[in-house]
Amino acid sequence: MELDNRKKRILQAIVNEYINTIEPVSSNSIIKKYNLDCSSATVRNEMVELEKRGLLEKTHTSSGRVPSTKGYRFYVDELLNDNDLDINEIKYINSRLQSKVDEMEELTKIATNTISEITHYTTIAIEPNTSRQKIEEIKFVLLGSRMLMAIILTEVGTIKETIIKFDQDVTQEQVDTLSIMFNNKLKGKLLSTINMPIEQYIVQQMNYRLDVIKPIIKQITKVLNDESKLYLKGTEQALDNPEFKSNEIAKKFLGLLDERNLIFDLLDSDSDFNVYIGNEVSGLNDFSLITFKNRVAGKDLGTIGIIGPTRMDYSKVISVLKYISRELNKGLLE
Amino acid sequence: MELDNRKKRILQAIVNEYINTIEPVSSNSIIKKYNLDCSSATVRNEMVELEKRGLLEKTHTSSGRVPSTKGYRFYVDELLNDNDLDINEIKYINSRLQSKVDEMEELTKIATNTISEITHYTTIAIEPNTSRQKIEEIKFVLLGSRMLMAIILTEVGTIKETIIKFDQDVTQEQVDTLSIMFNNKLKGKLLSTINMPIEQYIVQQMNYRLDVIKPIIKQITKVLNDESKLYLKGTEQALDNPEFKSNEIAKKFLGLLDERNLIFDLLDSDSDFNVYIGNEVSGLNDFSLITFKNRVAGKDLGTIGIIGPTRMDYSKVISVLKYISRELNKGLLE
DNA sequence: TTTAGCACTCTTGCTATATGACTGCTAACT
DNA sequence: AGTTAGCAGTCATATAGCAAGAGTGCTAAA
Repeated sequence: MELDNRKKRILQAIVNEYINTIEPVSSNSIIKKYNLDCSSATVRNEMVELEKRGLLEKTHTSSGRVPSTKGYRFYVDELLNDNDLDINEIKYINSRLQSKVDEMEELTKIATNTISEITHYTTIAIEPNTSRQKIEEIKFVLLGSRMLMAIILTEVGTIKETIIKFDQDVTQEQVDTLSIMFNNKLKGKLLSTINMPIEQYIVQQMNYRLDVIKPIIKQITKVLNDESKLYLKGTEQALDNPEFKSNEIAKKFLGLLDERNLIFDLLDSDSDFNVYIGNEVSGLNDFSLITFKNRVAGKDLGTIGIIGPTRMDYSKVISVLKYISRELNKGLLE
Repeated sequence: MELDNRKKRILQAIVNEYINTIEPVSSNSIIKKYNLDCSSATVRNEMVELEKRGLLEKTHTSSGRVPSTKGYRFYVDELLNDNDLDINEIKYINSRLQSKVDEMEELTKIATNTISEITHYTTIAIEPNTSRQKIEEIKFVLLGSRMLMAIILTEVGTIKETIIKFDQDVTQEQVDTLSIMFNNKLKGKLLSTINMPIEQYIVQQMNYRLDVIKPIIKQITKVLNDESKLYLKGTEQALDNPEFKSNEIAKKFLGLLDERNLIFDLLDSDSDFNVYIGNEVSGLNDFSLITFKNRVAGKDLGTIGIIGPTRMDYSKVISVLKYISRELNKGLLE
């Protein structure tokens, strides 16, 4: 979509103003504030034009204008200032990210919390999708006589473990054999490889009892297909945003957070950076989701996403995300 | 507190009525409905008496009565019907509890979900407090050259595991030695025993390098002191309850759920069954919490709690809890 | 192409008023 | 003595009407 310069400035002014005030924006209110150098009548004429193109909407005949989804989209793609951080915010972020941590997970939590604190929106972190990772090794540890712990190490260093229970006693020799079998077959393979065909292979090759193999495969596939762990921060805080004064919308929001599948699908994308605005995605409705790959010193730690109302402060949020993303990837840990 | 029969009936009527309508209860509205066999004037006279004793409150001079915390307490202790389930509810609960499950945890989740569905309140399950359990065995598994997984088995069969990272390589021999050391020292001890003194003991006894022991102890104590895992269901559903029309109260509620410490403290009690009503407990404010020990076939799986507004339907909730608790303990798994 | 001016629309806040739901009290009744 | 009818008084709630104000769209002039 092509817009002349003045239209762009007016659209930008309206989105900014609406984000700050959450009230329909009138032609008069923005001319001085955004130095538009024309009269309110001119702004009004431009507004009808912008409305015709679907970038603005009205709540009633004599009301001011509100950005439409398409309007936000244009704003995010073309008009955004993605360096909208003041010195105090930068200082705060830095101080938080420099906390001493033992594990990467800790750092992810800190980043998530920090984002939620600065933006006042709900922030979600998920681990990388394991099924795309390759298996480095599987270890089996006998616990008592009828329980086995399987520990799966991937090439990127993720560790998954699960407990397997048997109806009958299992010996250490059996476990050793199992270990050799599984590792022979699975080393270097994708985690998603672990499924039923292996069962047959092992039974064939080793003439091993099916009732021992079955629970192992079952449990391992279960763990791998489990939803990734999820860390969520700022639900309560999000309710401070004025759109949640209506209990209806608050419920919708909590429903969205509960409905994990949609969020997982959206977060689990390959691209580094994504903005989903309102009804662009069915199910997201009145909310927007911004995601970025959580990479610390080059290592993929999953994805972090921020959910807020469609009228969220995109400039601020995207600025915060880009800054934090960059800082994390610099490798503060090293 | 002693109350004559009629006062009891009137209090019961008021609590029931208020729970159902969430509106101040007038003298006139209950006489026919609860067959009180007297006039509204008489009921009014009794009401002033009940108010004097602190069991009822008024919202303004000419309003109906609302139960006070003390009123709810009396109701719960003396007037409650704890067998308030209809045949369909019982059928539904049974069908849910008879689901096939591989693990006890699964059953806890099902029970939690079922409670939330039937009562429409938020339900929380926590695992038993591990620090009171005795250690059966500790296993160490070397993962790569600088990582160790410690697996702690307790006498009741709980399994906790944690990953320990080192700055330098660790050999299998070292791990074997560690294993012997830790098991010698800790077998049969309470999990809470694992803390700093052991560090000194091991260094002394085995002349073992402190920089190897330290991270192990640190990580193990961390895992043991970690909040127990928590399973929470029905937050969104809870917001259906009319008191949450006010966004203020909804925020308070979500704040309460976020403030895990209070809930953990209340859930982590020794008694089988507890009812905490509103401001009886500081911090609980406008909400009530009902807890019961989650025992499946005699085995302690932690505690389950239901949180709702003070005017929650105690009869229903307590009936559901008692029934489910009894069914679980019967040992459906066997 | 821009802008001043004006009629028209719609929201918002305020006030006044009527209505109805309670209670508490008094006096009569059983 | 306990119970009840009746009534005055209190308070919340709903409604209507009105005035003010904020915006827009349109027209005509600059």
